Amino acid sequence: SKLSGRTPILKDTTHWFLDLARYQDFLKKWVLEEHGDDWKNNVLGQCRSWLEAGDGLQARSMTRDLDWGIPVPLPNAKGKALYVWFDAPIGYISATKEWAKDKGIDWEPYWKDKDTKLVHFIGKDNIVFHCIIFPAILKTHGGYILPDNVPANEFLNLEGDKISTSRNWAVWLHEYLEEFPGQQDLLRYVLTANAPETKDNDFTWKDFQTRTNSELVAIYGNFVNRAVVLTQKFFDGIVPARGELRGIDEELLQELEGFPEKIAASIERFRFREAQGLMMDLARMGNKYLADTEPWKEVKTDVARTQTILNIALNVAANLAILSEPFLPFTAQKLYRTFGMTATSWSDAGNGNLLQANRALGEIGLLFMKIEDEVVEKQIQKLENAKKMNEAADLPVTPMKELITYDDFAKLDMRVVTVLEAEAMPKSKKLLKLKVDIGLGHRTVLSGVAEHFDPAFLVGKQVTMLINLAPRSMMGIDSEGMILMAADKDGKLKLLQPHEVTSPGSVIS
RNA sequence: GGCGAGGUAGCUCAGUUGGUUAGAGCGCAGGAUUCAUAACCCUGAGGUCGGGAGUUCAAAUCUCCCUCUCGCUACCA
Repeated sequence: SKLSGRTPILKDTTHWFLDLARYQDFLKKWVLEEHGDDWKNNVLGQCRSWLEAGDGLQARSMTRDLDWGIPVPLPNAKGKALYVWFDAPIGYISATKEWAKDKGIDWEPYWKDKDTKLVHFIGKDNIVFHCIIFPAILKTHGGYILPDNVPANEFLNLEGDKISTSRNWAVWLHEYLEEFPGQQDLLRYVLTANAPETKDNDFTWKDFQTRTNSELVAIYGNFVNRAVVLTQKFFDGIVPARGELRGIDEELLQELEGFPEKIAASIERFRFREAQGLMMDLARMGNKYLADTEPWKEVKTDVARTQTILNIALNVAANLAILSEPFLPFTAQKLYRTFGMTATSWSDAGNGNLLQANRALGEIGLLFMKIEDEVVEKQIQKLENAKKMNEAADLPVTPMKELITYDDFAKLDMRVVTVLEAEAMPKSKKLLKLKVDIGLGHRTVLSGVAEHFDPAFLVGKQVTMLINLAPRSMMGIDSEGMILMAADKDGKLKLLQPHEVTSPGSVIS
């Protein structure tokens, strides 16, 4: 054992097994045939390795000898707890019941109605439990629907290292919300953009900054801001009427029409990165439209044309609000307020006439604030601090020695001593020959610290020493005591010194 | 050890059943512009598609071997 250093002992025990072999045929058909086309590669691969390899599924123990966890609710099951992957998914059902009870609604359709789609969003390490074991349990019980899809993601790392809450290598949501008030959408955006949908990915604060500044601020925020600010400047914040359309207007409106379906299709396939990217493409098109039509120039010569341009730009922005709601819900709400849009739904999107003329726009602040370097550095520093704490905590713990009495301790005569001279021992890599003042006179000590300290560094230093250790001869010289040292986890030695200079011979007790 | 998923431009990723000079966003360089949080818009550079061998008229894509990363693991394949 890493903790106690003891050798494991073999014990007899009794356990309850889930006879997975009985479900082999059913699972094989259900997973590989019925979902062979719509489940992800990594998920199918993992299932195949269980279903098709060797003799197929084997009975698996569903209980453990533990004094914590969910007790096995059977007679003669004292000291037995349910295996976590037996009870955890059942917890999903319990949670649904609780949730439904609070809302005063019926929980059963959520788990039993054939039209309900059960989707497990999990990490790759949990694939087998959600695709093999839990479905086998549901099937055994009967009456429950099975997962419709299990779009397992790979892993998201943090600044190059595996995320770990116990090691505090994490971005804690409650801390994020305090340190980035009102900026929930930034984190949502970056996590979606970087989601490990096909392979492991890395969350870095630098990337968080780049995506915020050059995508959310520069593309999305900028476009919406331009459309609104231009309208405020030229038309007192009133949505202008649309006149005759030109080719460039019609092309934009026509492309807009296709967006809801494209984005929805990506979402349905659980390709959230792609879906979010499409949403951003609409913002890009908005920026390009303004650059191409140049309403700030047009207004000087053709006000009617300017009105048309801004009407369209505002309508694209209003559509963007709806289309971005799945990814940027807080931002979408802000835009709904600015545009005076109420009771919006996805099916409204694609319509180039969401905002009628003469409607007054509400105030719009900056949707996203730029993230400055200092902010990012502070977050990185925080993680580096966590890493240092971890390193300190990772000291291999030397097991405690057996108890001793005070009399045993009192036999040791430890003193603070002053190093008077120090020199390397000839022909020795490790030994230094020290002359020390122990208060009772001078002593010669051989100390195995030559690889850690320069002789000159030690001269004049006060250190701690066991002075009544029987003399021992090393390399022809008697060592009359032992200098005390602390060894860190790398075996590096540190001097033990009084916190301020004291008289040589001070007794340690 | 076994099995699974990955390895494509500096970074994050697309590449549908093998088919013209391998794509996108960000970053970088140059240009243009000034309505906008010096943001937007245009142009461009940059890749022997992890390495090797094979199949084919044709391979990022198919086959075999090797290698690196992550996950699962039941003395199983």
